[in-house]
Amino acid sequence: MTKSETRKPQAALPLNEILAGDCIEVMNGLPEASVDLIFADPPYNLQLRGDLHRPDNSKVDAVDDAWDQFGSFDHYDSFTRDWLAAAKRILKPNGAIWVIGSYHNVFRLGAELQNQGFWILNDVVWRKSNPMPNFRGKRLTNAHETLIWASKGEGAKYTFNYEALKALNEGIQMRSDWVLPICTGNERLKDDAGDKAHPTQKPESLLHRIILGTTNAGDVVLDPFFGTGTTGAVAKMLGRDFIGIEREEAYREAARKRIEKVRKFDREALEITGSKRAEPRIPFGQLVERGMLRPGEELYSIGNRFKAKVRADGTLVGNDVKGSIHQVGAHLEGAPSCNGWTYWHFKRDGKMVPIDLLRQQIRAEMN
Amino acid sequence: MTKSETRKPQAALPLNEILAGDCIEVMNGLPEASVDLIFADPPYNLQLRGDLHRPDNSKVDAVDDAWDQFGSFDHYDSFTRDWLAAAKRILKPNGAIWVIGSYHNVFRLGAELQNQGFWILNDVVWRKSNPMPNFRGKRLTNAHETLIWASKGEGAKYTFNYEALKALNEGIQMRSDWVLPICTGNERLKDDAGDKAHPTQKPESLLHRIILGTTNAGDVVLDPFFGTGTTGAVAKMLGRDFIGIEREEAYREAARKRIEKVRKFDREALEITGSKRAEPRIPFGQLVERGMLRPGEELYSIGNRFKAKVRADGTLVGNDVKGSIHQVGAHLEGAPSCNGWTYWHFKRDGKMVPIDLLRQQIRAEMN
DNA sequence: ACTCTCACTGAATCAGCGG
DNA sequence: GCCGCTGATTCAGTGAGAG
Repeated sequence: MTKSETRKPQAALPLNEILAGDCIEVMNGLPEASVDLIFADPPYNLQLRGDLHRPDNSKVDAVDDAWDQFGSFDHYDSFTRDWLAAAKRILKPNGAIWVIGSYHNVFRLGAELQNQGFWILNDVVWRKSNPMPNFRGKRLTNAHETLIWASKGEGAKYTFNYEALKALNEGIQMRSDWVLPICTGNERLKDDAGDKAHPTQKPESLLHRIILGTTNAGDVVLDPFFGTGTTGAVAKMLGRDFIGIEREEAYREAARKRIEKVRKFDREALEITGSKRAEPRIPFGQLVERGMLRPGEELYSIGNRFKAKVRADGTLVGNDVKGSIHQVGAHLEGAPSCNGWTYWHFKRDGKMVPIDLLRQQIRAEMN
Repeated sequence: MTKSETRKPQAALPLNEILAGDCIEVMNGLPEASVDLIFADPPYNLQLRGDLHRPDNSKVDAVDDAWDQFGSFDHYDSFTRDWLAAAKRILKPNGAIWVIGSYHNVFRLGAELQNQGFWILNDVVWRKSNPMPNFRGKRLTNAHETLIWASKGEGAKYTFNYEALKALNEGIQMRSDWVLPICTGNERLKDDAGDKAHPTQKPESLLHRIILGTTNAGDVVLDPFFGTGTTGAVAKMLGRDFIGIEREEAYREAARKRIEKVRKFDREALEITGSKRAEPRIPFGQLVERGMLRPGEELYSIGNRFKAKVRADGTLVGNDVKGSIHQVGAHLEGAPSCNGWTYWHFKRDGKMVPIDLLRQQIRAEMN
């Protein structure tokens, strides 16, 4: 993400509100390139049954049958095309989108994302730990839904908090299959009659993982099919701004009440494990300037197979090759590249210590 | 399946052979409505850009074969349209098709299946127990592939051996997510040079589940992208007839040799699917995502000597030390290691409760 | 025979900054 | 936008060979 993106004033953007109306029209009224993440749980609503098929299926002419299906898929495809185009317009260049669906609609969604130039980063399987069983025993238990994570285009710099998700998974990198329960119990919103307020309320755990992993604090998360506002509730908890769009007043009202009650986590709790890439760059020459390593001193490769001599300008010379710690290491190993910081070691009290330790000392002093 | 279908003589059908040539042309030469099941593992159209190296600098052996190169989505879609149409023609009215793909191509596959009037019965997720990691930490580990199971049309009477799959799953209804290892070890075919004979050989366990669950003994299973013949090998084991179609002579030859060695009802081979069940690993972060513990909440050590605060990414911070529940516990105790699950406690109704209790709740839900 | 270590591998759309 | 340099980055499993 570039600085100009985050700092651009967005007075016209209605933050932390639930907008009423059709999502395509509402999105078209928002400024372009203004949101960081879109999460969309569009309706399935294929309406293939009843209207389009005669009662006696076997007698329907095959061509007519195919035409009917084309017709109905066409309608859904055109709806998908329109809302995805509207979503793409309001997305920042380095923003991203998540969509969720089941086998009824997710193939249409994924194909249309690709057609519009979105670049798929992962498809993610939400593996439900407590799905509804298949009562008639005619198919496999439908125990998952599919999410697609895509950037605005190939080469875009999407946000991915790798280390935070790795931490969430106890130190092992997060996989594309997520085991999470469906939304039940106290989390499931009920209406005044005690019935579920929304038929497909998504669990907060799902949104927690998405928002934590693919946005930064302060980002704007938009949900064009807001429903009862899971996206807004989790965004608020995690210190992100949200924009919800929802047609039905009953859902908007339920979502408003729900989000009202949500408390933002405190600042320390929201601090996440960061990447080493974000740390300040320390040139190797600084270790020499500061006298942590003396010109002429010898460094030893990992495994002790090679050695090289430090020069006053912060380059190394080893085996008649001169260059940076990375270049000399790569050359000696015959490798395309080499991280000199972890490759080269110096001797202290007879032990081999990686030069990266000295860099860490400098970084610690800087804080 | 009707009796007339199974008993119709099919003299023209070349059973248990591997046919050479382009799969569309070959399928068009076969009699219509003549096969019971089609399993298709078409090219994925991966669109890889450059080389990829592991952290140890070794190069990843990527799928860069000519057969996986398509110029555009249009080109890929037209290829998909043609082979699916040819496949549909030779399928019996009550036959079914399985296709497999990754996010690169599976949305095109699924959409085109629907466009041609195939009726999707389930999408199935093959969750790999040992996928290749994401070496650069830029995305989620791509740990699954997607299969689609579809009948020839809505209302068709497909074959589904519900009880057999339930038995295979230790008495519990089979779900739409299958955890199976990728094809390695002795099962992976090697060429004379000792390299893998085919870049994308599928595991027999996957085909075992498909053929056992969705065909009857004596059925004809056709695979238009036969490769090194996993479909044929498993069909033979299970007493089904197969038809393979493959363009490359080297793959056909490897498949022929392989299938030659297979014996029908080889007990040992059938037991591949019976996998050992370990207790599922539950990362601490899941307790946070699921709202069982709130970011900012305090945990207390066993004996109440220390406390630490929960962060949104499932790490703890206590005494200025950040890290996993195990790391922070070990640091505070000055111990080399610590089981954070039994060490850390939260307060409920004034009592101290170990966080392990929450993990047990999650495990109970999963069974 | 058994254990331990090391090397290798798998359908992958896998970097970012400064000049 | 291009070029070149810096330096960040991996999980589960198999199998050969050493001890």
